Amino acid sequence: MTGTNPQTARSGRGRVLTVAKIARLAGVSAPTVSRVINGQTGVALETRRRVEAILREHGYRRPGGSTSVAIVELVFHALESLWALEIIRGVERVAREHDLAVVLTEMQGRLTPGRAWTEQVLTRRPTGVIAVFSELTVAQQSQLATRSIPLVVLDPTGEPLHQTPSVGATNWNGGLAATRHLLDLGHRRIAMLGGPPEWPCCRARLDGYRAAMDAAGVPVDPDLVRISTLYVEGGLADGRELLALPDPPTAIFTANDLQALGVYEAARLAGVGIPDELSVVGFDDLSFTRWSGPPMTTIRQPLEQMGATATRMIIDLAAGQSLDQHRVELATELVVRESTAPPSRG
Amino acid sequence: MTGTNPQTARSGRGRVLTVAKIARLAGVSAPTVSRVINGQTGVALETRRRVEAILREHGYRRPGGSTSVAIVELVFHALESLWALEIIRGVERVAREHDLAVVLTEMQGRLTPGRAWTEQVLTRRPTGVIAVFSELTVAQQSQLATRSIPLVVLDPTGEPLHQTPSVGATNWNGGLAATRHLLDLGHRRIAMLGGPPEWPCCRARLDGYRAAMDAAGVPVDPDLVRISTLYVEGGLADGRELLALPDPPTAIFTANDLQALGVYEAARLAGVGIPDELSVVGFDDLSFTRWSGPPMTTIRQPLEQMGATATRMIIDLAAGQSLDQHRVELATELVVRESTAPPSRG
DNA sequence: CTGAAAGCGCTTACAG
DNA sequence: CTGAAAGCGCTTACAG
Repeated sequence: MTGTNPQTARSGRGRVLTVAKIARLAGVSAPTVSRVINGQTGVALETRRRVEAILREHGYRRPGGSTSVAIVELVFHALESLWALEIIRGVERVAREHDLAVVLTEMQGRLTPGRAWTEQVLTRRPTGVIAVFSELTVAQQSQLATRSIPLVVLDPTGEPLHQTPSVGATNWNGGLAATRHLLDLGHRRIAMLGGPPEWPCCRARLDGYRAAMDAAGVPVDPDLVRISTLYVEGGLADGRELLALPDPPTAIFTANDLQALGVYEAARLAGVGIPDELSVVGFDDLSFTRWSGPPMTTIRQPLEQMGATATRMIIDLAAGQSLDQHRVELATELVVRESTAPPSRG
Repeated sequence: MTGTNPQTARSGRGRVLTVAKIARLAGVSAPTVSRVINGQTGVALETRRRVEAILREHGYRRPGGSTSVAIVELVFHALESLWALEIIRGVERVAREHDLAVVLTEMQGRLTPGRAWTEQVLTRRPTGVIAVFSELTVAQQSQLATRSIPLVVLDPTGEPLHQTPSVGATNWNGGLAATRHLLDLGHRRIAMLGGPPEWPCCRARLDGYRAAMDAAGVPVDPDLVRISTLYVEGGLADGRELLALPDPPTAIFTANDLQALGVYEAARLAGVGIPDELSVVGFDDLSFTRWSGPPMTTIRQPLEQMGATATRMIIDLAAGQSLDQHRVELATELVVRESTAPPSRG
């Protein structure tokens, strides 16, 4: 009577992990371990810490749990543009190849998921969590860690977290390439429409712009560097102000394609022709850029592959493998279309 | 010592379902039920049948398993445009309000999910399934029905199925409104760029166009009605051919916004100005239409609400309620922007 | 093919 | 805060 219950938690090697064994390892009783696993109160902080460490170390999982329903959680701050859809596609593709179900959540613009989300995720016991353009609280991170649910962040918004594995694009290189392209065309009054610089991806694009300008020996006019929102409206508003300057820019590099579309509209309203009187470079290469009037020069971000990469990292981590690198940056690429040309004046 | 194990399977009402109870109901012992549940051999066919019937009837679920994970399955033929994203948002919003997890699957362009999908869905035992722009086989439908998993189709592609609840928009009205708008502006040579007419939503838009033309007493020139693909490339190719006709149209109504974007590009390449020389009306009102050059007149389809409605139908059906109506069509609306104007000639 | 008995893993009052 | 004891749900040899 071996009593091997198929619902029983197993570690990677097939060694059966039970609450009793964890208890023995931690030097406590089974009920105490049970309480820790279920997040109940009435356990001394010190004891809880010790038990959690052992749980994590041995990769304990509840019996049954995710055995039949293997899930990867995908959390977005917002589902607003094709940017999100490309990432979803990449995640879904790799997940499907590994028989993982993708559970999608939107946080309605907030950058940190709420308590309700955390509770539900802990109930669902996913194989892993991918957080896009967001940040988990330290408490949320440790709750996942306790249950050995790996977390990967795509385009992290917080302080570059060295512990949390993350995926992004070579944003700095992208900013550099976009600006150098404009410089090579002969532009000198090049404006940068940035996103909120507290977000590393936006900051890196801005820094790439500055680096290219410095390298070319072109001083950056502070009036031409503006922080805007990452939406069409932001590009429209700030684009109008830039074009209304006494000495307006001959080129504008924006932090994303939506902003660039806003600049298009600002130029249209101001009667400024693209690319004859104004060059515009976007960032992302969302599909509509190919069909905008005129087709947009932009920095391609491999969003689908970023989603796919994040998912593969989750799968590797869940299998107990260590990652080659905790921070993966996929290459950006300059895509030259018809919104950039040599300056007509200056 | 109630021994209420959180891993215990529960029916909807909270009544605890155990192997022992199923055994009592089936008039067999618990080990026999256990063997049936785990698909082991050594159970008489007759007994197995009886036990399976009881299990299904009472909705027995393995402990732990998917019990606590309430899921709604969302299947797309493809995740390609903002069209999909809007629907996802609507589904996700209502699902979140009801503590349901949204599991997203893409079928890479196929209109019927494969065997692997079916197996996984049956394993996940979702609260319901929403199929977008697709069709389930009769076998798949009955597999869901057997497990009382409700199915709702959004924009069905097959024969209008009277048994399967579905959600759509008032496509015929939309086609009528778009065409009437162009007629009211004075256009007579109005082209229609349709999608594949075997898809009811496309067929209805085309029929709405014809109805408006007939009502206005304007004969439809067969050369001006073309069936195209629902992508930018389709609108570009067919738009170019329309504009190359000896007697080209003064207005084009397209089956969706992507096609209309293709027509924009065709006009740009042909040096035809919008709206001065050509009026264009799209369909969907995806967000980029507001920012296309010029901003697009289009028929708004409430995609977010369609997703939300489908999800509410699933929730009602899963709760055992009957639906008010099995086919819901949400209203479309003409949004007039700057791509339409009176014809310059004719 | 079937069930009574044994036993495993987990959790829950309860005592200290 | 902690653990010994009780007990639930499930499964597995074993007997018939």
